[in-house]
Amino acid sequence: MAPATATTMTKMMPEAAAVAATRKGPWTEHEDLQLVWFVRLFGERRWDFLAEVSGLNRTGKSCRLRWVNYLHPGLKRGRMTPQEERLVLELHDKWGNRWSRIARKLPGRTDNEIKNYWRTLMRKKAQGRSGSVVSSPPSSPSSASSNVSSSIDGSQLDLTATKYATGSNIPTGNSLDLSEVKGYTMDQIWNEIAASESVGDLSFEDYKDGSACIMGGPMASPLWEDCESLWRTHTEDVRMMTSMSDLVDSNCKQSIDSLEP
DNA sequence: AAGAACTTCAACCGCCAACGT
DNA sequence: GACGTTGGCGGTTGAAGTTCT
Repeated sequence: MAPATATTMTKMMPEAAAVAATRKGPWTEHEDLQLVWFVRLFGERRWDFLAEVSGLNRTGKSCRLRWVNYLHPGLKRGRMTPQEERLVLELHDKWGNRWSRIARKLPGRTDNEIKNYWRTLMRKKAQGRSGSVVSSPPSSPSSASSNVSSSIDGSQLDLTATKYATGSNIPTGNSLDLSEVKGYTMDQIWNEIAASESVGDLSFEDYKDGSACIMGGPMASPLWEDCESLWRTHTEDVRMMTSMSDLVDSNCKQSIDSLEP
């Protein structure tokens, strides 16, 4: 169900919306935009509330995960650098599967990303392909012929990393494709949001580059301070914010429309 | 060209700790 | 102290993309 529909449902028949099945599966670019808007407004906390008022029909957990693993402006995209790979190995040696702890030592990388990397590495190891991604290249070129192998060979790594770095996502991941299919990237989405910014004093660029919202820390937004008291009157707040979600919804639509080729 | 095999990674689930009431 | 809620964490799954045959 599209978020707009969910929003409308919440307004028209709250009971039905309440019992409607929570949406699962891949996020649409529209949902992404909507989530970004609401995180922008309220900061990275109270995810259940945020999920409710945004009309996304997602769980708070799902919203948080999407934000942390994909939408957060501080995230790096693309393959890990050899330095990062080495660090992951070192830290895993030290701490074991404490992915979030390891992730804190790699700015811009998520625990999920590191976990996936490690899992891939271990699978390759189990198959006897490469003892260590960092210490030795794949034993058999044919077995690692994929351009996304774990080899530290610079040219192979650059092939994907540079594409991500330039904002031209390669179509590999599920959600990455959602924007790729449509012909625009998350960078473009962020730019569009910045361009259409009309709420609050904080520049969206400030937020995007992390100066207004440090990764892993609370959002130091003046707007948040203003809204702090609102959290305590949850029910009324939901009612008020639900109407706001309509406004955001139309803003999101405009952003998407302006991105259409 | 087509299908199989492989790889990547987003997203879900369950558990648990922290916090508030 | 008991209980409920929220959010964080680690494990796992499956869809989609890529490469191989």
